[in-house]
Amino acid sequence: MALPKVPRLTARRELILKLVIQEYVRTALPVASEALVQNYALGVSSATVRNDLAALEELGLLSHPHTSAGRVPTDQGYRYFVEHLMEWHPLPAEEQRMIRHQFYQVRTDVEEWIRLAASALARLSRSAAVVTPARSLRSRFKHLELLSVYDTRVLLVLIFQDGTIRQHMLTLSEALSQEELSRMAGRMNACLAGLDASGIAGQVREEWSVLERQILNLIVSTMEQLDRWEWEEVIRDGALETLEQPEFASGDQARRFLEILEQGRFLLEMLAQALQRNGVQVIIGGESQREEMRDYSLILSRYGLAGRQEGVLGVLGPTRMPYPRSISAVRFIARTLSELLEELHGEPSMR
Amino acid sequence: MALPKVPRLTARRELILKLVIQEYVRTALPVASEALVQNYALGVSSATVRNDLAALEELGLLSHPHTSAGRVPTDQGYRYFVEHLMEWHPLPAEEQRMIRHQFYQVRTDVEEWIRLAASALARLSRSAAVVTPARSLRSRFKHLELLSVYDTRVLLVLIFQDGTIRQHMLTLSEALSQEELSRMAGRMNACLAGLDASGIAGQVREEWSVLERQILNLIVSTMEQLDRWEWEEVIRDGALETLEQPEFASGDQARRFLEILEQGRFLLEMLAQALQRNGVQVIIGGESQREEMRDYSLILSRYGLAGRQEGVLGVLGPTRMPYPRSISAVRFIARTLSELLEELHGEPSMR
DNA sequence: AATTAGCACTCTCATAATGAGAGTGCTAAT
DNA sequence: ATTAGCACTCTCATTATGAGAGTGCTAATT
Repeated sequence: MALPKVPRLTARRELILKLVIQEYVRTALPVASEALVQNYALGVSSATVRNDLAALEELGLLSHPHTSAGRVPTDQGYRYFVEHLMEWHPLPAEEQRMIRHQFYQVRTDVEEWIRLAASALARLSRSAAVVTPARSLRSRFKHLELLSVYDTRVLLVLIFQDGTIRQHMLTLSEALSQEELSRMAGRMNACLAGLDASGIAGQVREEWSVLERQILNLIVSTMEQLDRWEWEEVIRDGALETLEQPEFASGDQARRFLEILEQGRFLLEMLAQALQRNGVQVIIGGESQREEMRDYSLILSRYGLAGRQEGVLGVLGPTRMPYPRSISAVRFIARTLSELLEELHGEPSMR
Repeated sequence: MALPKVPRLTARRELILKLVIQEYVRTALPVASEALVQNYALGVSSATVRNDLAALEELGLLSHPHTSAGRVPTDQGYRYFVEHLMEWHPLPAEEQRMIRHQFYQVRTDVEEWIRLAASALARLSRSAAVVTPARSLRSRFKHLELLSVYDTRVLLVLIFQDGTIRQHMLTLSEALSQEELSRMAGRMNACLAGLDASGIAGQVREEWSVLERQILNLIVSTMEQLDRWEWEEVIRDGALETLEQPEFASGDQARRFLEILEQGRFLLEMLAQALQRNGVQVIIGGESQREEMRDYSLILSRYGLAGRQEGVLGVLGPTRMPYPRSISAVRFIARTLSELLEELHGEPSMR
């Protein structure tokens, strides 16, 4: 972001940075110069490595918990790694096959897709996963149903073109038979099919009965709520496993993480933002300028059918996360979900 | 449970037990004899209180973290408190009014009821709340809808008598028009209304087309799944606030608590059990014989219309919880939800 | 100019020692 | 049955201590 641009490093320093990150991500322990020369055939002595480590620290890519500890990557260090050093490995074919098979097994249950996506994403990335349902930017009415429940109680079921379903319980001023309700529903369906919120609002005219106008208003407010993208039903998974990481040894840190994941507004804002962008986005620690995000990273991608039916998914974990793995996982699940939606609507999917 | 029955105590010892519990619940600190005589006009010296404390410990109602610490209630101590000493205060009228008003505001949105119930319960009890939707013991078919999506893709919407809605995406072998689909749905609705799973299974006969039989089978398996009461959508709230309690200072303890709340089978078993019983149940710490529950208590109640539409709700928190408050809260929310359901179906509600 | 050996220096962490304070349990008196 | 008095025990915070880890610097080497 507004950070000083780091110039390209020499090959050896890049290698050392990469190794420090690799080791640190694996062990959660500061990495010492001696440990690097012992574990990897660097061809130079630990003193030389120390000089390089000092230089990398000078550039702001590494830091020092205290004088006599090894090095730890900074946000900028991770950023450099993600931009320049990451080895690209897509998920193993076997793993891809397995996950596609799981989606195939729930192919009729669209609701289940996002749950499965969250679960797979959490397992693949070993971080907490977040998935929103895929919805259209502007919802369009598809169908309504009026079902008599008891006396004056009527269940109104609203179905929209993106598959979203909402239900409301109405209380009528006088009881109507199911036949009358069905006729009313039929009349309304004939007029409203394919309209958006403002289209339906424009329909609220004299020709409708009081009850029908009441229903129209309820539909309009439901659609307006949907179009506000309030993500009522963001699916999360993998929080518990993530809390096993050593960074969450204190209850306080665990709580702060869960706050971001489960109730903060920040995550929702980021999801909304990610909806506007192409490709996989990586936000590392404090880059988001949010104090509470300082120790966490977020990897997001939108998915779906451009303009028609879109959602966002991603993972949240400590900055010390396996970026290559997480990024591949987010990309793969986003593509898989997009393809599933494409099959549903016969349109080219995103990306 | 299988614990030795504790005989009734003298009045002063009951008072002292009650005060120890009160103080301990409030402060989370072991309670000393001196502290009791200072804060409450007991009319006796700390030495006498010490004798009583020792006696209560002898009976297994209190315990001692170490030689020179104050007393802490045991599970049995809390049990005695709940059975004999609890002062009964229903929720303040003002609080009741406010919560009823919140329910009134979402009166048309039945889905929202359980979310609101969980949120209110968590706030009232200051523990984590759990609410299952109210469902009938045996689901009955109400209505289905077949909506053409694209080419051979058809959205099947299933609505059951208890208001449960499920959707499936079908792929036909050849495209059908919406008119044909609607006629098919109409035929099926006419035959299936009010049937249970086995009733519909009995309908799978020659007179239906291949597609129709395929749909019938899907309905049957959906209903069988519902009737297995797998509580796919248990609503939880208040976990984060509960984690602020001092018992969750370490990440490990926080994780253990969340495991019980969010993913363990134990809680679901207890919910299923609570569905069979009347009134509010209180399970304190190790009483459940489950090692992982040793430090937590569970307060549960079923709610709904007996036999017709039932659910379970309750709270989970550390054994050091405000039992009177939590029990009142569970009872009140259960009654409120039951009354709402009663209004919906015109039947006497439970309890 | 880059690399390296050598070494002093700094900081952490585990362990132990210490003493104040909290609270009990017991004894003997009321 | 109650209580004053007091010895006793255990915790907890504080301090001291030393080993170990790892660096950073200097001067020598290639």
